[in-house]
Amino acid sequence: MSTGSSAISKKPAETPAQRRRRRVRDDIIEAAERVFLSEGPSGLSIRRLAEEIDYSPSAIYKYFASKTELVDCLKDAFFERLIEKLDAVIQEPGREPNGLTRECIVSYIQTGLEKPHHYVAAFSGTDELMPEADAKAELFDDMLGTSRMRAFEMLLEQIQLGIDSTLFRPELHPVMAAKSLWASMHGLTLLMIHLPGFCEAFPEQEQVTPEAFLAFHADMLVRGLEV
Amino acid sequence: MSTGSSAISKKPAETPAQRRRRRVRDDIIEAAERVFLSEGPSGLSIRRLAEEIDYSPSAIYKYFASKTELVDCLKDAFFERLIEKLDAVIQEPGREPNGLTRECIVSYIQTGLEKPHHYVAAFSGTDELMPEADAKAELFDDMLGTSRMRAFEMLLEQIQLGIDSTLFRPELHPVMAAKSLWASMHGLTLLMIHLPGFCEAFPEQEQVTPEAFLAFHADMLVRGLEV
DNA sequence: GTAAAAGTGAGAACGCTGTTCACTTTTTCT
DNA sequence: AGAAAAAGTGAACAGCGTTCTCACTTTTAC
Repeated sequence: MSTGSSAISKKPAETPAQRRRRRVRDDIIEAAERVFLSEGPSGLSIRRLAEEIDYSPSAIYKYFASKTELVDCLKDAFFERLIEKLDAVIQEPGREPNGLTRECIVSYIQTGLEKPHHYVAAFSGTDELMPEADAKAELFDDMLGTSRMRAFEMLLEQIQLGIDSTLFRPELHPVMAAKSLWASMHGLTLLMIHLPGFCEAFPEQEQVTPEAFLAFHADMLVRGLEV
Repeated sequence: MSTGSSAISKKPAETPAQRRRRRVRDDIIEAAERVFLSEGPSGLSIRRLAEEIDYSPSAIYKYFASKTELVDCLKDAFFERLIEKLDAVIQEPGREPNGLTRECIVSYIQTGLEKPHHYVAAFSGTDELMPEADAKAELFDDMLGTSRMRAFEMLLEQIQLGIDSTLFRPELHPVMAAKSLWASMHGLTLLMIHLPGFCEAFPEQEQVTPEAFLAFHADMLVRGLEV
């Protein structure tokens, strides 16, 4: 009776047909990941992807309603990866909130830099930006319940911990602080992606390594929380 | 002999033909600006633009080598606007460096939000990101001499002023601090553009205005410089 | 077991994109 | 006026996301 063939069981039952379908779907995503990584965002076209998996372009539309839906899967995979990375940092025992926050910042940016195309795609919206009053598409609200927000919630928890331990300013609004921090990490990630040499290049002769710059940035941001 | 018709004079001499050509070129840019503003980035196509100015699509290529070159003109115009705005803030007399830095941050972000499409386009690169070792396309280096960097230099000057007046930490590396600040402004600008409701929405019932959030962000960043 | 239904894939086509090329018309220069 | 250069056009190419129709296979139902 454990995994019986009762007609009532819904979840674990997966017919071979469904299994096969899911396998093909995953293959497409995997191939998309491969093309996206090697050819970049503009290299990932339906036709190029079809050729990669030896299918016709139209066949892909049996598995994905649109290219957008496909790319969304790549975005989700990236967010999962990001959450795992941050989780690993937070799970390290014996760190105090300010140092932990610093490490979260560094880890976030590094994860973004590891897959720059994914990161850019993940935060590039729908082209139609900010419809003033009509249609009130509050994209952030829609995102609030999503698993994509888990990374933000983790950051928020760190800040709350810092406030509780009197390392961060008590009057600090935790949510605002988390958003502000997020924005600051986000900005450096994108600038380092779009402007190669951003942190290395200096008017003077000196050279700064990305690691050093990340540490500096994280330090400046955490200082803004402290006292 | 002042503005004579000597064959040697190069700069001030502009033949009617050249004048006309420049006028048409400017008309195209102006039309592009119009379409870009009303239809968005994806709405600005060569054919759409050609129809806007009653020319054939191919005619545009007599004035611009590529669409990229055309869009670069829009970017330049935005950077000019940004520099003017920042200049206006800095020229206000009787402000101290920390308050001035705060206002620069707010003004930068507001200017970006006024023309979100322009801002996004201005910082979205060439799709080919970070070629590891080959071709060493140090885009930031290339940008260093450009007028686009004027805004960055202005920010740098403010920070140097802050350090000199002992408001900011003396051991602070001015260039790194300016870059870090730039990244933080950049990030919030983009998040507010891509995620409508980013600063307004909160898990709790409270509502935060964009102005309040900008002030908070600027304050946090400047605190990171101070002491 | 067989018939109907559902699902899978291919290929052609639509409308769009940036861009180029051959060609004509207009303007400019000598 | 005649030659040279520039301006402008329309057709075409290669690519894009997407949709449609059609053949074929698998699943489902009686």
